[in-house]
Amino acid sequence: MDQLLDILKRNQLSVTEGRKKILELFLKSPGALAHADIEKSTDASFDRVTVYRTLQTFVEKGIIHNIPTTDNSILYALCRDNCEAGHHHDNHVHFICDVCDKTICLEHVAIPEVKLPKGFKQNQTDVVISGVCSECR
Amino acid sequence: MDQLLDILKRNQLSVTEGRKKILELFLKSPGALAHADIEKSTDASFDRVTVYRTLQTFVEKGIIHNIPTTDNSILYALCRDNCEAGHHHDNHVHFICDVCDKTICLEHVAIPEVKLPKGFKQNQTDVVISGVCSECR
DNA sequence: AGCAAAAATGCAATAATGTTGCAAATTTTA
DNA sequence: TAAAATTTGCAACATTATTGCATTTTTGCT
Repeated sequence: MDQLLDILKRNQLSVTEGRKKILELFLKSPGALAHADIEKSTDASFDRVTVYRTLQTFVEKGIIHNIPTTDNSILYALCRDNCEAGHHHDNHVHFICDVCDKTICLEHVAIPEVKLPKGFKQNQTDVVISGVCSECR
Repeated sequence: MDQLLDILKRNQLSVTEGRKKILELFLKSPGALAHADIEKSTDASFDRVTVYRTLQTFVEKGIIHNIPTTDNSILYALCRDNCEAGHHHDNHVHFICDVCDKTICLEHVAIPEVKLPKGFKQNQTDVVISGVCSECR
């Protein structure tokens, strides 16, 4: 069965052209995507607003998560594995290349334990490393 | 001697009302600040543009650094210790409280070592943890 | 398949955020 | 203190994000 349909149905979402196309984009792309990337790639076939709303919906359902960045851009990436809404969306490290500017999910680099001071409750941990990626060095 | 003047002079910056006021704000505040926070706290005594440019200058000089966040906001925090422009700006963990929405620099929580795959060169590492802070629990 | 209800989309308007050029004001340098 | 250099504020503009509502599409049911 189609993977796209599967994901959408599993999350009780109506199956629409926009959602299929955007979800497909995430499945195909290796790294993280910015809103702008998505608009470009979908070739202006959807309204900006639809893209915003679709991304928002996907985040709420836990299909994608957003990645912290140092500039003011929002990056989205697929939640691989068994990622549930409201849970840790992420247990891998993100890498931002200073040269090509791409964000890469380092799927196999686990986030280390961090001990917080007394009184702090830990929910989600994001690790973002910048430097030069293996392509650009 | 005045700490503000000292910092500005050391970085070869003209001493102006705006820079003094904004720098003072950073010295006084325990956590990180967003652009909006600064505009509010300075009581609209400066133009938006001035705030933007001042922050930009401070980042370039390595007086402050920006912190990655999951939403689309940029947070700035003072570089404590001996922080040079173009270097690691940061060796501590940042905490964002889901309740009060404040960002806190956990000065005494060191960033753990992360081993990257072959070919990746590490420059700066940011760790952002969200959850509930000690005030809000 | 066909129909009603529910959900999603597109459009328009609006808000929020960030940038640029340039003249006036302030700060530095000598 | 005067000239040079820097910074500021204003205005205009660009980009990015949000909201309401009518129209279209999708779903669930018979």
